[in-house]
Amino acid sequence: MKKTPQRLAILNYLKGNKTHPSAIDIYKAISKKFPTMSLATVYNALEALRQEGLVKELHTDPKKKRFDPETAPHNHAICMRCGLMQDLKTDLSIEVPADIKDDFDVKEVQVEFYGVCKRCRKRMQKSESLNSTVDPRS
Amino acid sequence: MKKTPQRLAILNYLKGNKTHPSAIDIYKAISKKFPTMSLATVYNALEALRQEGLVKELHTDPKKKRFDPETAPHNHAICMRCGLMQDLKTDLSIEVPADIKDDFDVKEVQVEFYGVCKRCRKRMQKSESLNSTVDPRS
DNA sequence: CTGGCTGCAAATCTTTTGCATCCTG
DNA sequence: CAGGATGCAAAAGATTTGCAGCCAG
Repeated sequence: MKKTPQRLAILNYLKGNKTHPSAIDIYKAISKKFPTMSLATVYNALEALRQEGLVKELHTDPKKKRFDPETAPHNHAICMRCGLMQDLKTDLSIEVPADIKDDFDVKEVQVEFYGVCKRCRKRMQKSESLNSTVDPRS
Repeated sequence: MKKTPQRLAILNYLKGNKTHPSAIDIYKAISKKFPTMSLATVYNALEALRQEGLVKELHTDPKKKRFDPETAPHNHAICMRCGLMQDLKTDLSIEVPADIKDDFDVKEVQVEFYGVCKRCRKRMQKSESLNSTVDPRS
């Protein structure tokens, strides 16, 4: 991967950043100093950095909403390839760490297991083309 | 809360639904049978249903991306009020439940603690207006 | 009559895509 | 020169908002 000025700027902005910004957040912040920076470049660069393992993608966003008729707390298995989200029945009793008990009034704990689902594993064995994303329904 | 046909249709669609649909997904599905249903109504209705505790909102979406320079697995405390996402240092060793070991090849486990942050607790004590959402930076 | 809910449309925000251009090796 | 990266613009998708009309209490 080429270390272009844009990619370095993004890495530099993320370094030590604790705010878990979205692509837009990053774009807004950087375009102040690099007015020529393009939003598409931010998305491209982040994808490149992710493939290099230099940044991590989170799929949790407090502003994003999906809905579930099951209102009791429960956990999920999430396929990193097709996005399938499967409810788990097993009850995991997680203890709230001491270091947040002071700062956070914890109401609920949710555990997510990221991996590859059975179906995608089969698909991957067949095609060996691991790159493309796939729809869980297809 | 009034049980309007639209709200019942949404509840009915969600009942037993394991796909964790987004608002748009719900709208698309229901508007086939209720062509007059409006998207804004779906958003409004879901918010009403949530307040009644009839549906649960999830803030995990495999398609949604936020970025983190910390590439090692780690957990988060998330404020339900302002959306603040705080990294946790404590290492929780979670065991993968037996019932998914067959179906999922688990690569990573992520735990999220949902609650109210210190700052919002103070804000709530002052104003007692618990309804509105707030920006973490304000 | 009043308030809450709906439908519609517009505005806003986010993400993806196509394409021309520009470096760099 | 060839390939990858960028910038720009448009398209597509998701969410919010304003407003008028409707219905039930």
